[in-house]
Amino acid sequence: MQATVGRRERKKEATREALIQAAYARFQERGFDAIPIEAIAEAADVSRRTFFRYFPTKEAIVFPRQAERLAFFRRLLEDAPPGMTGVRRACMETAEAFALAREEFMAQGRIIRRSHTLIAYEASLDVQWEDAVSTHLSQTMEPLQARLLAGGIMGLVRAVLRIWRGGDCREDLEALGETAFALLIREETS
Amino acid sequence: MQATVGRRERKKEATREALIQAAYARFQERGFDAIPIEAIAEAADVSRRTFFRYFPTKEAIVFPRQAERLAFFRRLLEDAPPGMTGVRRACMETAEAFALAREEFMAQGRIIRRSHTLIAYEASLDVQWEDAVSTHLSQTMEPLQARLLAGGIMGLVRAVLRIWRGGDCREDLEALGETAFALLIREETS
DNA sequence: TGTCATTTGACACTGAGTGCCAGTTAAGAT
DNA sequence: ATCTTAACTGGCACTCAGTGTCAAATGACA
Repeated sequence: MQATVGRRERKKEATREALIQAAYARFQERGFDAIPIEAIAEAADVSRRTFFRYFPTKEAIVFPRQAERLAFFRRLLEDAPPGMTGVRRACMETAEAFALAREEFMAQGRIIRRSHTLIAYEASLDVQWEDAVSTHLSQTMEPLQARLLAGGIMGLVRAVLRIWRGGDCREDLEALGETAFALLIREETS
Repeated sequence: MQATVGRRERKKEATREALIQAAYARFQERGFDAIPIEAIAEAADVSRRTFFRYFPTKEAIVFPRQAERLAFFRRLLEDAPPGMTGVRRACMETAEAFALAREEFMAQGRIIRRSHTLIAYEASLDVQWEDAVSTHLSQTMEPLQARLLAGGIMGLVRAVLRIWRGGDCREDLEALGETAFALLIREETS
């Protein structure tokens, strides 16, 4: 059933994973800014140059699942009903997935918190999520309204995640999400 | 009436202004990433080392009025009525001020748009504005609600400004602002 | 086994940001 | 006006992120 995966691809995956593990262990302990890429590459037994063949920047390795998560969210949106209702559902299902990866999420949070660079980088990633939401909403409302609403929603989502991480991810993420969505009105029915 | 301003302070101000002018002129023409600090410093007739005594990073010089604007917004919030009403008013008054500085705002936008680094940096600046809003709202509602609502509001504000800049700041910023705030509900009256 | 495409390491280079110190310049007192 | 002191500046050396280039190594496949 599984497509043949050659040694080459397996090694690449292994290297990638080794880099991530090495990076996370060191970032957790001494902070993102204190660890040079050289140290990570060495620990994963590759050259510094090779690091940059796996990750475009030092920041990127802190968000290794970013692409998959965004794709997952996009798929949820496609399968969801149009309008705010669908966005809400997709967000809540994503929240479920995040809650399952609680440990991973916390580790990431601890690293991000201590680095201005990472805080900025993370914020810039949100733009893509906001675009996805905006696109979905555009099906059932004016593009302007859709963009505004998407901005508001993502602002709420950011706040929810910050609060969740701030409390070491102990609170109920889905309850937080519900509270947040309760602050929004008006489901436009086109 | 004016406090005595010595030659030293005047020179500092002049150097700062020269750096900003030199930077903006070059960033506009060739983009943020293409201009090394060396070129800016040279144009302002100071050493590269001195540039960093005026701005902590290359990004910072693109937002030279950031501190003043935030302080201005904070003052507006203090003088405004509590709750959402006050936030709304402070935002709308800030929008007025931004509309007056239209040219400056557009120039900044053109520069930011083309640089991932700057997009990320700008996003990270918003956190302080969100904190200010959150603090204001905390006077009249639960801290959790306040943080969430502040997140939503700043999400809307970001979207408004992006849309405004996207249309080369030709649209009516205040009307956009009104539309945005119309998407929020529930003024909590403690 | 041999050929070919992919991956890697090594090296060199640009540019951001920082620490340090010595030289310059303005402020303020006598 | 001159001296002393504190602030500001330039120059240098250094670390580290990120990129281009090329030759060597390695897996895919016939």
